[in-house]
Amino acid sequence: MTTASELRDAALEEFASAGYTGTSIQAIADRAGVSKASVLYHYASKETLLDAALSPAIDAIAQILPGTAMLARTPVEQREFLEGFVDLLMQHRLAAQIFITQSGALVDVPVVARAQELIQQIADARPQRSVDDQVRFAVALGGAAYLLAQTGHLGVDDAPADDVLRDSLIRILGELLAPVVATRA
Amino acid sequence: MTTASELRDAALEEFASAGYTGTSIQAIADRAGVSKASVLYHYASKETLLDAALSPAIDAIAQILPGTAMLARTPVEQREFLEGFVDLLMQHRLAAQIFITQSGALVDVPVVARAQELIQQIADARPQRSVDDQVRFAVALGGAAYLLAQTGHLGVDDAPADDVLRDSLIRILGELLAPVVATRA
DNA sequence: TCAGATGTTGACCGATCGGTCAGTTACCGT
DNA sequence: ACGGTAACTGACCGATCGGTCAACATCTGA
Repeated sequence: MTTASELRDAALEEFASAGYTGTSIQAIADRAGVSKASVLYHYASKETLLDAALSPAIDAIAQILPGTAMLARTPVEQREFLEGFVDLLMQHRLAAQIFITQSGALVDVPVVARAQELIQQIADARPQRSVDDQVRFAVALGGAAYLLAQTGHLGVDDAPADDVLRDSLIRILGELLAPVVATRA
Repeated sequence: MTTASELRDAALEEFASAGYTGTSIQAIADRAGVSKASVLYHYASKETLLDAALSPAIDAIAQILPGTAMLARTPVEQREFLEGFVDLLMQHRLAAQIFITQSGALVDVPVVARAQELIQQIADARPQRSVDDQVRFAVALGGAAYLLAQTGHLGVDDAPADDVLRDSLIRILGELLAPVVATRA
């Protein structure tokens, strides 16, 4: 509604599609229909705007983090966690896309570094760290984020409805991560 | 050895770590220990350099493509294909990272568009296109590329040896994609 | 020995980058 | 009616971008 929020949304879309370094403040201004100077009136810098665009997703990750230990317990709890995690990814698709695809190039940006730490904490909450477990976890995380981010091309161009995709993704990630739980039992 | 190949390698590393738009020709020149003008002597433009850096990986994908139909046949053939595919990803880690993380932002670059078409062909070779199959395939592709690209952070910082990683990845991708084969039988 | 490629470079170009600033407009409580 | 503040903008800044070019070094085959 407000100009500030419109700019935040425009920045999110632009950063996700063209990349942070590939996005100019002018491009964000054009997308939101304001001047470049107006962008820098609402946000002190390009980096501040990135922070504002990603923060909601980071807060959501931080909220889900306490339930992370569930991954190590019963299948029922694992499913509950997975549902929340997939919902989070779907609600913050663009932010997730930015994290997954650009976190390496944006490590020096504080907000991205914080997101990396949170994901690291989720990873560390796993019961044991066998190579197989690491691979399962990384494939699940990267694969899910990639799938949701890239919906629209690379083999998924006839995009299924969100609820269908959600159910399928939860089920398949559940299968993929099941052994991580099973080794505990 | 040659300056041209050193520049190609330097560009590959720089594009992968900082992103194409986030990499300046000067940075590539510095990494290779030559002047910016020398870079543009060997490669007509920044885009030409990207093309040269990615082409070997694209050629490798094109070579593996005829065997793609194996994904739809017996488990043995599927495993053979998976081994080749994982080996390809590991041999062209940086190029794969660039494809997966920046293909969206670089669609207008011909060499990237060609890579997208090839991956699309692999995806289209699957026997049927149920949502589950699409999800399994996208998670496998994106997850594997993500895992290999990000080896070194995000939960896999104590990086396992390449051969161990290879075996684990082949096994787990095999499990993940098994139903895609099973529905055929 | 020397003419001609081949390689390399510093200086330079226009364009665009992120960011600053003075000035203008629009609104809002008194 | 009006003073103040929030919103917005065009013009401008230094820096860096991708790319060009003329000059210079190095090597090679005749």
